[in-house]
Amino acid sequence: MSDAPARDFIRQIIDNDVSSGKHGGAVVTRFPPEPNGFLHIGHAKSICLNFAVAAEFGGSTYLRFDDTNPGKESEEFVAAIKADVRWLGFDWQDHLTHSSDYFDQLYAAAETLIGKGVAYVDSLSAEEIREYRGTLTQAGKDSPYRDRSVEENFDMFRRMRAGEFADGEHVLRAKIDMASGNINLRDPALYRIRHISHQHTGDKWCIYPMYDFAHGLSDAFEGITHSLCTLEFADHRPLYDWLLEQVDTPHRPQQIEFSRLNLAYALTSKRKLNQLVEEGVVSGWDDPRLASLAGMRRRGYPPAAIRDFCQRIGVTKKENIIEMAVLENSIRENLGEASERRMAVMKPLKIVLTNYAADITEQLTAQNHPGRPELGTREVPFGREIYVERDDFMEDAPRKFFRLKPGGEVRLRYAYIIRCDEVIKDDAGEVIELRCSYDPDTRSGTGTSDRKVKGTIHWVSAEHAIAAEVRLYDRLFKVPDPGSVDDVLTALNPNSLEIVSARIEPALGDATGGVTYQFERVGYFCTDSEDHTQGSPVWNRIVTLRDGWAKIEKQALQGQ
RNA sequence: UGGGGUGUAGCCAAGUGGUAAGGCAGCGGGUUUUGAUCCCGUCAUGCGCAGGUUCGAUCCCUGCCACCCCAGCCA
Repeated sequence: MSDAPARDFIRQIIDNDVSSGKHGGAVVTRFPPEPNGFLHIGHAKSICLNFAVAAEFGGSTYLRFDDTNPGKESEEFVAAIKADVRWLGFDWQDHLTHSSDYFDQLYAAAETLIGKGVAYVDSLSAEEIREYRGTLTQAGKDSPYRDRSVEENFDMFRRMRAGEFADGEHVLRAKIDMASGNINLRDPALYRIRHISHQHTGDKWCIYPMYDFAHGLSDAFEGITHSLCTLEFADHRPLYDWLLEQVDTPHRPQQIEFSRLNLAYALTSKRKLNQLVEEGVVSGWDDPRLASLAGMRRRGYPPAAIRDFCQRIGVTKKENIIEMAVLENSIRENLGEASERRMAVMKPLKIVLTNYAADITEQLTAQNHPGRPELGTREVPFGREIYVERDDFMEDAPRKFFRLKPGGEVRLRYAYIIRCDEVIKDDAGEVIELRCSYDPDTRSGTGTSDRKVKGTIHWVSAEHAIAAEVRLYDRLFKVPDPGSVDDVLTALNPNSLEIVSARIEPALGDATGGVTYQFERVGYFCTDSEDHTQGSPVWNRIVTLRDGWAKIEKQALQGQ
């Protein structure tokens, strides 16, 4: 048989529904964001789940904006969310809707409920309603308005709609059970008065439906078969089902809850994310350090890697905190395959090759991708003066340090073996230059010597390299769960951004947005979508390469 | 003292009566002109705890414990 991956519990439910012919075998899902903020990695899990599941079963997915609370919501967010979903790689085709598309039907459903005597207009104040609701352990009590006649409820509700009352004066409530252990069933509010114009329906309405009322019915109107949401809505399911039953919708979607994604060292709380943006802690919603989709896009995370990540983490009902390493693994795997290699030096240290002619520039051949020869080669200029990484030189190096040290030899990637003859320092004792000699017989590919050295380092030609600003990002927070810290500002990692003046090889001079590169031995990079120009290049580090040396250093430290 | 949900390795996650998949991380080794990649090996006598049923229990039963969510006219 097949060795298909194990199916998560949602797919198992759908398997059964399809084979039993429920919903006529159809599968229709929806992703229902409220347009009041930007999407983040947590939403990506839901988007991937909803779109992938429907696609697997030949169904379709709605992108439905849950815009039932004007004032908190805006078109700006609608546009941003659409761009994010599209970027993630999903296509809702013509299934773009808004809860507000159904305001007429929703209103009619409310009247149906009133007519059946299972909804009433309450005239208690918000505070009174809260008091009447009871507590987690104490039953609530009935509102004195609970037994208004059907006629009076119709009259009141119509006058609410007509704008005869001020905000908060009345509210439409379902008549269920004020003593229920499930607080959502203690006569939940269905409609409230809001004299605010709506981004879509303008001033047509001054009453707006609540989430619980609008959501399930919208699902029913759209023919959603499986309404997938996060765990905190499990308590709402009895209400969801009650509403469909009472309105007697011809179509009955099924709500299924799964656990939301928590990513270690990342923030997925809309409120706190907003705080960082508004207080200027980050540059905006698209700050590359944020786990927002806009931030990850600007950072250079490939959407395919995010999709892969969402698939790897699975779907269950268990609370979880996924380690950043899982995401980084998906990113490196994608980028390692896709990205051409280049050389760039983050923190340049000058080297003069004392036995190399000053007026010569050699063109050396470098592979664009050692693992994919079909990607060809490029020429890299080489001369007497080059830059190497400061970290690739150590004056007092441990034995296992296979890079440059006084008197030591190292291979320059795609070039020659050099030996460090002299270390030049400034008055402060800082190393500012190395004098080295190269071995002409060791040129890559054509070398007549088959001499081997332990280490290979990257470099750029001092004369030809391009100066570039490179932004080295690290995790934004120093604690695994910034979402649970009262003041997120205290959890910030002070080193989440380091800006360096790098030197990059000339082949990178005409790099354009959207193309990722591996800077050999350093990491994966792309140009910044906002600030990069050819005249003054700005690059973002997407993710580092895995660092085996860091591990060795760590072990050495522990061994001491 | 209410209602709902969840407990399988450091982090995820299959398995749900026949003797613990897989991924990430870690550890050990090999290849390597990227200390990357790649390759090989290793990593739960154990499935929240305690009883019970059974030839046999992560799975069934009973009791307990821990953690998460719910008292918006937010979603």
